[in-house]
Amino acid sequence: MPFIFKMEYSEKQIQIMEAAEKLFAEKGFDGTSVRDISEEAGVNLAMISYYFGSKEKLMESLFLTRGQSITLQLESMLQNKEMSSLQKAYGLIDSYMDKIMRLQCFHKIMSREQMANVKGATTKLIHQLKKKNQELVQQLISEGQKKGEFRKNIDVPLLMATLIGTTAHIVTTQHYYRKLNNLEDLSDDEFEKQIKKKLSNHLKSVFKSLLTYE
Amino acid sequence: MPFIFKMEYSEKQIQIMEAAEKLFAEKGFDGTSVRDISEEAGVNLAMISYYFGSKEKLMESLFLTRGQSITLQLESMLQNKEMSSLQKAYGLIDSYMDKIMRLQCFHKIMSREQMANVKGATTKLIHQLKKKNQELVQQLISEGQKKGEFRKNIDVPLLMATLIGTTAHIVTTQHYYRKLNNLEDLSDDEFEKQIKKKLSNHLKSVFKSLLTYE
Amino acid sequence: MPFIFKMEYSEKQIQIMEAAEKLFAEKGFDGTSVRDISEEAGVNLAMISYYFGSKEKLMESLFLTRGQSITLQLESMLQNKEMSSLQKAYGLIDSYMDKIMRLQCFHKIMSREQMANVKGATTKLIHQLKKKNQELVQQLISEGQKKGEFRKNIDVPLLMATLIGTTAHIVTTQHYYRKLNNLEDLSDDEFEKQIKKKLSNHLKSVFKSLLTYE
Amino acid sequence: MPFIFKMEYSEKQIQIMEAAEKLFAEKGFDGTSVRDISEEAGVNLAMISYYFGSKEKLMESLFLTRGQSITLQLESMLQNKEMSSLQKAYGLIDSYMDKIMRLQCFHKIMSREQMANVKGATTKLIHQLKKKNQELVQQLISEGQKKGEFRKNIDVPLLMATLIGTTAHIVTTQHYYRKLNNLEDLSDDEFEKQIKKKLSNHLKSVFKSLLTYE
DNA sequence: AATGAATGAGAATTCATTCAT
DNA sequence: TATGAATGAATTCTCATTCAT
Repeated sequence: MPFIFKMEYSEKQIQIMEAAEKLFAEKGFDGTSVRDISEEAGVNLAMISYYFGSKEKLMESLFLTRGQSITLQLESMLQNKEMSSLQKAYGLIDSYMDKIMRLQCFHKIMSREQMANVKGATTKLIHQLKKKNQELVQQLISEGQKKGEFRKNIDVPLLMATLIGTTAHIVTTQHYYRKLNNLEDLSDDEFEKQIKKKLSNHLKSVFKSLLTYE
Repeated sequence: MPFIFKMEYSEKQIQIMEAAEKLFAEKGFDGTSVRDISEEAGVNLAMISYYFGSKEKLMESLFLTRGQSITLQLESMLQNKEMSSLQKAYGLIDSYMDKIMRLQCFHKIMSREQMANVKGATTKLIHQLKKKNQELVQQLISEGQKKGEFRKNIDVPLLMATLIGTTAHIVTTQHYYRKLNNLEDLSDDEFEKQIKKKLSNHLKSVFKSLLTYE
Repeated sequence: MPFIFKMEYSEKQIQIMEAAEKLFAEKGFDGTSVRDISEEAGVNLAMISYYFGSKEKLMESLFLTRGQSITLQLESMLQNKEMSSLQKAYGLIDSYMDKIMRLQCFHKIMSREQMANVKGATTKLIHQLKKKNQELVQQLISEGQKKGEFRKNIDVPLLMATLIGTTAHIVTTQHYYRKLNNLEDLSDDEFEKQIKKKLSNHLKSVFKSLLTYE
Repeated sequence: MPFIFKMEYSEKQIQIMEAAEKLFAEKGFDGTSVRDISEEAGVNLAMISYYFGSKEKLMESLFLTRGQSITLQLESMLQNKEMSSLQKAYGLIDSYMDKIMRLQCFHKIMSREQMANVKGATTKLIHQLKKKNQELVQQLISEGQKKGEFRKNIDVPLLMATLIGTTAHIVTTQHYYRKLNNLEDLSDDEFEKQIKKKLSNHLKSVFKSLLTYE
């Protein structure tokens, strides 16, 4: 039986996970049937249970795979002695936005999952992820404060809520954003490029005013 | 025929809508069965189809009812000659937060719906709502600019994304927020009071830096 | 929801249970699909889950209903002062055979279930039933011994195994019995009448030799 | 093509048949999946179809193999001039019990199969087996009658039903038997030894009274 | 000879809705 | 108006078997 704990995925399995990711993002977990997934992935219906055991376990596999790549990897940056703390904060913004933009679908799925307040298979993973990220950002902020670059009274959770919430809102509602701002003719790539730049500048400006003395 | 166009709802209907609101928020539209709703509402299973026609029409009714109360009502404030534009912006923040906090469930539902990029029954309503709100805020900003209070280069959509996204993120992930920041012992009301105050100050500070010259 | 604990069954429910009883007896629990049952009962497929919750719960309901009527009701006979102990033993034989013949299908189901040595939903009920019956028979035997009618060294479990096993063997393999003894032309009723008489005499003869001094 | 007609079985095939025998006995044919068998046997899933063609053909192979060894081999005993007919009847009892005890699993399978009154692959084999056995026993009884040892009015089928039914009942319900008679602490072997002795004496006593004049 | 991968058919169950009253 | 009963369609998952190697 090919049920997987930690292993390389076969091409078929990756096809399935990518199809699932897309559909879960669009229609939600419950709104997506395994038949939908099998059709989107171009594989036999039974393969999904065969490979992943169940629809829920497929979701878990997805979370385990994507969850790893979405964690913030600030360690190296944090140890960089050349960068100012503000530069590092800017790095955080760009790094975070990069990840979200690249993993838009998975991000949508996670956003949905976060709303459920009954504990599901993903709850624990999301918690770990959030905790890890908050600690890293806290470290960054503390360093800036120690160096005298940053203000003393900084609410890290709210700071992160602003970073994550604003980005998430743009990403998850981009369809409306484009329609409302007459950007429907832009290609997806072009739009992404533009919005990334604007949003990056916007958030940097916000961060600067929240973190520094001037 | 009891299908409703625009009409007062009976007590039973309100019970159903409230039950649906709660469950849709928690588990999503597809994750909630009409049986779940009938049980939560304490009404007969067949009543839901009987009163609302279908599960989808129930969702629409919910949107029509709650959607109205969630639109920003800034008109009177905009015409107030006594308030500075910044004060009005602050009013906007508090007003928006008030609505979200009071209608948390419905807000979650809307957040979920916004992610779906296939057009559903709610798409149009959400679009109208967003459009209306953006226009009102644009008006507020333009007035501030005309009066010289506000900067010239203000990106209204991004400003709103910050307001909405940050608030939404706090509201939809409050469970994790509390766990991560050791606030699990607080009562829901107490937590809401605290977070509202903190978030209000936070957003006002952000808005001030984004909007004004100093 | 019409899930039942102890309640009168509707006509539909009885239809379903009777169809299930017949098919479980013929083809076994796993060899019978709910579709088979729905077709045999002439009801909609979904009705079975609707009424009984699941195929397994249907089996349980069947056991609870039939299990009651298959318990030996010897109480009144045991208290009869007019009958000799041997007469009572004969009464036991006829009473047991009556029940088995009348509930042949259920008896087959129980025979199958008894073979499974993993504990299922029916295990407990079967145990209780067997215990109760063994106690009653023990009582009957002890009484005969006290009165000096019966031998001292009587192995009650083996005695019952002979009664039950022999009857069960005839009932469950009657198809082969008839074929092997050229009784295929007899009507079911006629065959049952004949075999009941023969078996009754046979068992009475066996019991007499095992129980009494002569 | 590795499908077998009459042939020695390889080690793998024997593993499979033994696993199947155990599981069919416990859970029935339909309650056992080929995956269950492959796991129990420790062989590849596909090997079962590969070696036996299908699950059903595996069952047939099992019957052909085990069926041979379960037939009563009374021929030599019948020709023995030294033994009394009663001794031969006693020999029959011990011989039958030996076989059943040694092939408990297969016996359970056969018991289940006998209940099905739709003709399956095993029906014919079972019929032949039963016919052969009945003839042999009839011969034994007739001989005893001719010699004046046995009564005239002996119902051979009922006699066999008593032998087979009683033994089968003990074997197939031994789990309950032990629980009901506080023999759960005995090892399987010890229990088997005890029950065999007791049952043998019991049946011999019954046979004696049924067959002889005193 | 042996097997991992794959699959169509069918399993049980749940679903939203409708019917009969 | 209100509801218990009923149902067709769709759900997820498992099954025995076969294919490609």
